[in-house]
Amino acid sequence: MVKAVRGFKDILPGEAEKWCYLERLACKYFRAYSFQEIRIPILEKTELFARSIGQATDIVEKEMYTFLDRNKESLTLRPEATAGICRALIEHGLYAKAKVIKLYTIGPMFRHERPQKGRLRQFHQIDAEVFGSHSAGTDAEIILLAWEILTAGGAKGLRMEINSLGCPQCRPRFRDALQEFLEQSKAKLCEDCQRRTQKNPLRALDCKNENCQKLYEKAPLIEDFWCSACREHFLEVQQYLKQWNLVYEINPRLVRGLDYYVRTTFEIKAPQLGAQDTVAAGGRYDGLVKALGGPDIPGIGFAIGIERFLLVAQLPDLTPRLDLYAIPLGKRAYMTLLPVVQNLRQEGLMVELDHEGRSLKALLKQANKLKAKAALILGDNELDQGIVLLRNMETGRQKELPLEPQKELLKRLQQELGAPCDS
RNA sequence: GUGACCGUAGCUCAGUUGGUCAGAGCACCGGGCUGUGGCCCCGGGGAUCGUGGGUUCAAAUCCCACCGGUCACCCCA
Repeated sequence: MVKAVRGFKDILPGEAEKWCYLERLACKYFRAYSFQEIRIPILEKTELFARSIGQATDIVEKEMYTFLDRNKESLTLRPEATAGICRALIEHGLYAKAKVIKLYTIGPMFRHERPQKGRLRQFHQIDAEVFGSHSAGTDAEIILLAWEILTAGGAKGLRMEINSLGCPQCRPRFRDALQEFLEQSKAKLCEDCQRRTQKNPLRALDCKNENCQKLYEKAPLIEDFWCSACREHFLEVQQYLKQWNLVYEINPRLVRGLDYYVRTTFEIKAPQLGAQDTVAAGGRYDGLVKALGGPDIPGIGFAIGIERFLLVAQLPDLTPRLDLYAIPLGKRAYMTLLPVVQNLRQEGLMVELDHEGRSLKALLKQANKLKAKAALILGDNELDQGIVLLRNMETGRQKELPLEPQKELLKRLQQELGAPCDS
């Protein structure tokens, strides 16, 4: 039989409710922070990602779902959301609508990696971006927002790590110094770090090899290279985070896999997740919009991995409770119940109606399994008496309600069943 | 892309040195209770034992390949 593509997973009933819950939770926070939703395509021209994420990154070099369209144009399933949002911002001139634009989107991303815990080929992100602000206050606010969404989802054991990567004024000097350091200790480095020395020296810093980490204790630190503006900015961010009571650690080795990040960068980790422990990450990318052909406006954002969020989230019981199970015994009863059910559903009650003509016993069993609050039983006996039975499924007590007038019946039913669930 | 472990009903798993080994529990459907659920008892449907080769008189069981899963490397959300 045909199975789902490797690394692409179905989100089944029981699981989907959790997704819906977390997405709504995130939307609630975005609203509170005055973000607007944007929905962008999952397919973009390959060039967009090559130019934004960076040609030399792993994502672009070997992880993208890239193919030729029928007209021979190279297209790519988005591996992240920032590039597409920048594109839309520029293409529609959204930056002209206000000095500061705050956007969010939720949806699937695609990267061709070997699947493992917390890592799929189609995965989902809750993504936020702010354009037009250089202020350190914006950095702090974005970090706080990510943290609050995660903690509101009951995520436990989270750690916030922050760092500043410097800017185009100061980072090159650090890069050179680091590269020189790596060259000197080249013989002792692991294979990967030897490779990184040339290609992406910053990445060597978060190598997991113990020997390498030991060596890097003596490596130059970015903080010794920050220009005064970057130093000032980073201190200011921390000042605000403290005022918000956010507990964080400074990780001088924290770097990012995407080229466009500058200055503030952060990761929220949940160590209990194992190898893929970053639940959310983000940072500032001031030169990106310009590099993509837009005006020179700054940006900062983050992404939360929904699958990883779900692994650490503590959710309330989300199993749906049926308000009413309508049980018709015979065609005449069925016909009578149709408009009743229709009406109750229009009022927002969750109502199940049997179309299969199964036995009363079987249907009560079913109602019990679906955790119905009540069952509405109608058979020939009741029809002849002009009544219907409302059975409370918890107590087993039954009430006789007059069938006519229907308006009265509906009113009684709504009284008995209470207000519909909001969800 | 590399490595380790794994792959038997929808789910969780038994299956002894290859020889009634195609099983159990849960779930599902029905009956006991001809119109009253949750407990109990009984019965039923449902599996080309991941796929394809090979060894053998005989393979779920041994060998090879492929596919898939899990975890780790790598990378990252």
